[in-house]
Amino acid sequence: MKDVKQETLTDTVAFRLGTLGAITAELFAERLAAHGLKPKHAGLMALLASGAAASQQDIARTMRVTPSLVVGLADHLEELGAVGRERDSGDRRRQILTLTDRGRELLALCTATANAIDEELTAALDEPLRAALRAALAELAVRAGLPG
Amino acid sequence: MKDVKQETLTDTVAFRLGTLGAITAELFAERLAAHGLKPKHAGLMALLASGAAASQQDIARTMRVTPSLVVGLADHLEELGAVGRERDSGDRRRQILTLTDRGRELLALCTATANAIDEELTAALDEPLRAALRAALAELAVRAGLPG
DNA sequence: TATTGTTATACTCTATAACTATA
DNA sequence: TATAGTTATAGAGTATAACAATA
Repeated sequence: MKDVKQETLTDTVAFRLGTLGAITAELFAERLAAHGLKPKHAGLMALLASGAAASQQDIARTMRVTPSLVVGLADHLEELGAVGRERDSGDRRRQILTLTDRGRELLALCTATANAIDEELTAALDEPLRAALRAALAELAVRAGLPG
Repeated sequence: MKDVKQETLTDTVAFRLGTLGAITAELFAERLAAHGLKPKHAGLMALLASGAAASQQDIARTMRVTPSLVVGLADHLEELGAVGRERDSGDRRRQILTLTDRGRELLALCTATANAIDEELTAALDEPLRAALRAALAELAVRAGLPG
């Protein structure tokens, strides 16, 4: 049972990840909009919470976006009072972003939103299959070098 | 073991589908570019092959894009000789798109590309987990009303 | 009037390149 | 010179709105 080639494009993992990912991301974005946030804002806050990145360059690399994009994300989160920006005393070119209490609140909201989507999305799966899906996605994320 | 709330955003199915979907779609796009195609062209051809849609309005609805976007996709595929456009004799407002032999060749190329990505992507998964991932994504696709 | 396909336009997201301040 | 952050600009992808042909 190895090398199971899918005969149709739509049956491949690659195609389904792409389409389901787009639909899910859009749904996530719609629900976050009520809180003035977009998925990338949530991802950035999650990154800060995990301690995996702190300076804007670190964040850009980990999120796989350009540093210039991080500027706008951080600006917005700062306006919301979700993050603080502090110059690194050791290297004054760097800015260290830190999550505020408000940021932790907003991140918890984002996580709750994602959990709600999970439940709706996987309602049709029985528990073993749901657990397998989580495990498989977690392994793919690790292999892709994604944080979390 | 019900209602397993993920404590971190990055551990949710929703967030992982979004990020992995984006990465996979980008990889798919890069490899299709060699053949002058983008993922949406591949999706459109797959739709025609499945017989799930034929007119541009049908295609737009099934692909969840606006009809005006289908115009450009069909234009490009027609230029490549991958699809033919014929006015519906019963309703001359409609245009029925049909896959040509060249279109079937190109679709096979796209499918092979997606299969190759599947193998690379799921190389770290053992066979039962890989099968579970396929089954879970298939079920999610059905629930989301996706074709295939 | 309503619908199909089309065109023109605008919007969103993101990257690239040039700039500044620090190193 | 090289790097961190910023700003200005450009490109890709897509939607919305207005239009022509047909129903």
